[in-house]
Amino acid sequence: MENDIAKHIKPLRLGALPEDMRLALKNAREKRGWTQRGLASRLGLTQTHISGIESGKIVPRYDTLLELVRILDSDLLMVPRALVPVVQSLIRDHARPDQGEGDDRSLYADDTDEESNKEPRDEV
Amino acid sequence: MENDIAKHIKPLRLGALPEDMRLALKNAREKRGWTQRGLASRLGLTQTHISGIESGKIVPRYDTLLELVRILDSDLLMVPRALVPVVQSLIRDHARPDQGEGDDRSLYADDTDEESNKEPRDEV
DNA sequence: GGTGTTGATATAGTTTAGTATATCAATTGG
DNA sequence: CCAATTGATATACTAAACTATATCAACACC
Repeated sequence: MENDIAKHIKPLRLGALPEDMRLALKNAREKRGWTQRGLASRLGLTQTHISGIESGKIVPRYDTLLELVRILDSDLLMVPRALVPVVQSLIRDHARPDQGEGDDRSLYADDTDEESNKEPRDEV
Repeated sequence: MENDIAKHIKPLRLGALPEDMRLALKNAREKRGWTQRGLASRLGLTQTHISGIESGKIVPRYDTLLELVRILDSDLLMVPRALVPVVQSLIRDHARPDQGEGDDRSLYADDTDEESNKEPRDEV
């Protein structure tokens, strides 16, 4: 039987962004009425690339993800473990200030900031 | 003269982690009494690599940075812009609960969690 | 039906993260 | 003084992000 199970047993590295984050990115983009092509050109990236990131085919570099996240009006912060739950609560509250204040819902909360930033007149 | 100035004018991408973050990572590592080699072997990385990241020679992938940050008892969170200042304050307060509660100090606060995880007896 | 847009995917190429190994200056400690 | 440790750095290689281009199914909309 050759016992081929897990040939190298190495790729313990994600292989894709966590689904939560991917959805948050996608939602934030769509909420702004941007297409993958539109977002890509704003950042000087390719549609292929954005698609790969959103659909979990690749895991971007830190700088790439940071640009992505920032153009979508968020940021990437390094938070001490002890504070993570609190910060996550803050984020969820910010997203839907109506819902009950639980503690482990879906995370990342797709940024309901209600600002119609249409018009991709940016060009680079 | 050929006008060679800025051949492609392209590399608008960081080229290194923000210094704040690099220092935070380095401090967190040292606070634990770990060497670059120790940390590297815990993560299955190389000392060369860690050195490159800490000294700003390279910008890691998201997954790599996440592992790094996590083994140092922090996490990487996607935070809506509107919440960034609040979260940063929380982080600073957590780091030094004595200092005055200003709003724009040095950021990232090198995780003063006071846990002596010494013992780098890892070898490889 | 036809035209256009959107997101996914294929192929082929470039760039850079990441490996493996080794060396070296600056420490530190016996 | 010598030996060991630490962080940086050099070289050569591999893996994966990222580009450029093009195609295609699904969906709209006229």
